[in-house]
Amino acid sequence: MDSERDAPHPYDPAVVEPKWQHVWEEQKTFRAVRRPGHPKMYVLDMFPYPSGAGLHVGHPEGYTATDIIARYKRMRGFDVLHPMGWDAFGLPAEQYAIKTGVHPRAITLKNIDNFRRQLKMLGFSYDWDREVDTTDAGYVKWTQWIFLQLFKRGLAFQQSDMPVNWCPQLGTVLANDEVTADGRSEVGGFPIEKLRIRQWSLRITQYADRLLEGLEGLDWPETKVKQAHWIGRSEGANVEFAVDGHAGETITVFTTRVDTLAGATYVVLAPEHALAQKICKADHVVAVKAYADIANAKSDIVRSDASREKTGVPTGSFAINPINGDKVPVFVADYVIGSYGSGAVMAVPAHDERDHAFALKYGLPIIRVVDDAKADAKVVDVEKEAFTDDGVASEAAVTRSRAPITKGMPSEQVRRVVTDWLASQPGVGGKGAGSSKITYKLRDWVFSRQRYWGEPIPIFFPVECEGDPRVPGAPFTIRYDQPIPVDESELPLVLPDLEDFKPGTDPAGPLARAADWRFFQRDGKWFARETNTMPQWAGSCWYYLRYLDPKNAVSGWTSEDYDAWMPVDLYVGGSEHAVLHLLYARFWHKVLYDLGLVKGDEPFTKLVHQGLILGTSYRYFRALEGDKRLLAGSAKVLRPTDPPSIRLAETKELVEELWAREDEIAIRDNKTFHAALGVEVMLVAEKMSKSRGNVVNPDDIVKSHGADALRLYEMFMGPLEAVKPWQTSAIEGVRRFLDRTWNVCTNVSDAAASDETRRLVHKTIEKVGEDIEHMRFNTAISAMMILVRHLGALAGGTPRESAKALALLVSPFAPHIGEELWERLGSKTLLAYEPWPEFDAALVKDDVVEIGVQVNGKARGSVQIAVDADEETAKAAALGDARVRTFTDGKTIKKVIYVKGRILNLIVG
RNA sequence: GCCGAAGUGGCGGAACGGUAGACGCAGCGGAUUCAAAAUCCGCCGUACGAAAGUACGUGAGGGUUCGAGUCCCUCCUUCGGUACCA
Repeated sequence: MDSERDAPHPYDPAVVEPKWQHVWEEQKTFRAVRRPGHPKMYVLDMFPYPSGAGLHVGHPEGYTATDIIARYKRMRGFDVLHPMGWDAFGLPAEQYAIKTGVHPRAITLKNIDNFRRQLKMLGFSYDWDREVDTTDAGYVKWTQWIFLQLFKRGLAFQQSDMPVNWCPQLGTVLANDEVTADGRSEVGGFPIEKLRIRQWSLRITQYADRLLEGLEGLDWPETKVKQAHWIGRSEGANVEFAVDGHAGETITVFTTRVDTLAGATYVVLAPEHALAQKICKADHVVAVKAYADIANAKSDIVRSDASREKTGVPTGSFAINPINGDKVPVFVADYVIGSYGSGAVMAVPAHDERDHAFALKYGLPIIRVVDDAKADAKVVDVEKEAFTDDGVASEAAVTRSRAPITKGMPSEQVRRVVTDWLASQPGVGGKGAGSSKITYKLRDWVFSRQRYWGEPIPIFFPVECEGDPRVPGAPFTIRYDQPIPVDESELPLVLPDLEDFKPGTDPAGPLARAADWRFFQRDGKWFARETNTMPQWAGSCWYYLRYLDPKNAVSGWTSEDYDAWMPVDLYVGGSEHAVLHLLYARFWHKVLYDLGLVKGDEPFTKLVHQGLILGTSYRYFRALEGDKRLLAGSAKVLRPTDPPSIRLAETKELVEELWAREDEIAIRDNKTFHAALGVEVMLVAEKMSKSRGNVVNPDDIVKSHGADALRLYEMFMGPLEAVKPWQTSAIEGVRRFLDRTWNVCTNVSDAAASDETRRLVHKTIEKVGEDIEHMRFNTAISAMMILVRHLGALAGGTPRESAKALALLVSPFAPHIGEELWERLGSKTLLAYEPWPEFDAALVKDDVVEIGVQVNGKARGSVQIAVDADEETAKAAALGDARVRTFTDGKTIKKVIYVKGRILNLIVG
């Protein structure tokens, strides 16, 4: 063996990285301690669900970003709280348990061990003493305790006959938020149907306004818009339509366009509306019933397809439009949703697209009551299409209305006038014929799951029975109408062990089978525990509070700790949680605030979503007909209804998609080819998936390139928030940077740095610091690359001071190599709390700069010039440039624009 | 349809309204080597040109400006979210 040839690489992350991880762990380097007089920083990651698959490359993206901030802020003298934990209740563990018979707890603990190992391998500076696990009894205790506070305030309540999203495959109810737009479960993608069962709900609607208003002060991205949209506040009016011939019955409709009331020519009820059957004329009952049955069988999803043709049936009854006394027909149609507003609408075909489509189909009158206020607008023919904008009251609006509307009155004003007038009218029951009303799209949060692996709901009920209800077959009745909270001293209420975790057919859930756990006797009476469990979101609603004092058995957190660390200063996680977790957590926090248990009413001051990391694969095709030859990859393919029948857009050829991996391709003449097959391929970036073979495993990358290289690469790929494709070849670049950094810092000299070197070091200090503050990690890394190139080119080694500065700068990004170099540069103490280097403002500012010279706005050269040179000097210097002169010679300079240190623009003519 | 984000070399991406393409990947050329790997140096938007250079160039079209990738208007495309919500 030739020892020189096989000489070990001087920088070996496999040695350096475990060494420092061990030191940090031994010394508890990152234990969060609050010192008086120091600023604080609470840097929070969205904690992961510990899946069996382990970390994917998306996790380290956000975690590295927060780690850079945490490490940087420590060096800046901040007390930093940077914790990690596990959101460990959830369906995957339970489903794995059902398949294998292994207890979900065992699976969960194993997965947590693997996640912890992987996170430690990446060198994140978490305070591991604060690790939390939402499934731990010491944690569940406080989740249940918060539930009891909600229950005592009337914010947790039961609904006995609630239409819920029932997923037969999962055997559970899902919240609206857990159902995808196309009517499938978010977990598993199974179809959902409507079922009416008893459910626990949380009254989040009571907080709708505050959840909306609270968004204003938050430093959050577009997520705020999404939450606002989800809450869906809309201002309008309820209007009472008396039913002709049914004394005392009124149909309440909700509208945001009460200004169009005079144009209402019919009324529509949702099929499930209570009055639909009641007011129906005898000869219409059968048809209405049949229509409602069909509509109920359709899922919300099918019903909510707006492009579907409008259908409906008449009830034969008429309602009276309060503004003019007109009798208008009442229909039942499934384009009206029972659960929004009042489940009934007034139909104004002239000014609403859905009503227009329906009116055309059933030949109902269309009456224009709003004219376009814009004089130059082309006039919309309301017989042909609806005019949906605000405008001014039309002639018909005046003549068809008893309310004091005048022609030309703006819609906004008409709404106020009509609402006031309706309120003054005697309505049914003397309450007025209408009033202003605010509705929300936000619904109460269905909070129970018919599942095993979740927090038991700490409630029990009296049981009516003869003898022992635990005896199989014994009759009993549970009085669900008399819920009793478990005494706080009895918390946590832990899950019983089960042999079989399957949901089964009993909507009470698998816990109903644990009879010894479910039923208990007190003072000779039998009681039954609630057998539903909480949804997965429960644990993540307050985990940021538990980190404050994770082992406290007496309270969930303390106000001292709250004052010390809260609110969360920076929260980083995926945008998929924009409306679910982030809305629920804000809701709980506001409840806790009202209870005086926390001080601020918003938990997360600044929020950042890291962008998705896509996998890279290369597409080509094989013809499925004829010679089955290989075809070049193309973006233009037709994907008709039938998935396998992909055709090329140009030739209409039937093809099969094939995928090459990054390591199988070669590049010639700026085109990508499959190296072995020679066929041209096209780069496609999409979500990593096993079927594409483009999944990247962090363990492999750490093995091949090191944790520091992985961290650095993920930060160098592009802006944190951007969606970015993974390219393994590009890691080589940051790995080379680390090698060079190593070489530069292990080849030092004690000679003083040159002026040029010192200037560059200080500029880099300034740039990297600013970029970290703004979370522009990619450009910070590029600045350090420039510095390393410069230092590497110096004859006689790197000045020691420059090398030390570099080690400090690189350390938040690549902490292992940072510590190692810091030690090798002669330090006896850890780098982690070393002060961030200060830059010298005088060195950062250049005396002489190169500025661009333009002639008539076009770049024609550049000149070296003192940074504060006056215009005359700059002009003279520019005219000293031969190339510039070729554009100015023989012409007069009519104007000079000079921006010091930036640009000189000569306008000639 | 509506809301949000974004369109810049072969690729990832840089650019306080001021010399577009920093930094990196890939590619090409060179040094080193017996050779290779690694490393180091150089080149690297398009067209014309031997070169100097000139023209063009940030999705399309218009506008504001001494000057526009950046600001304004219209449109196209992609991605994310969302929808009979009255």
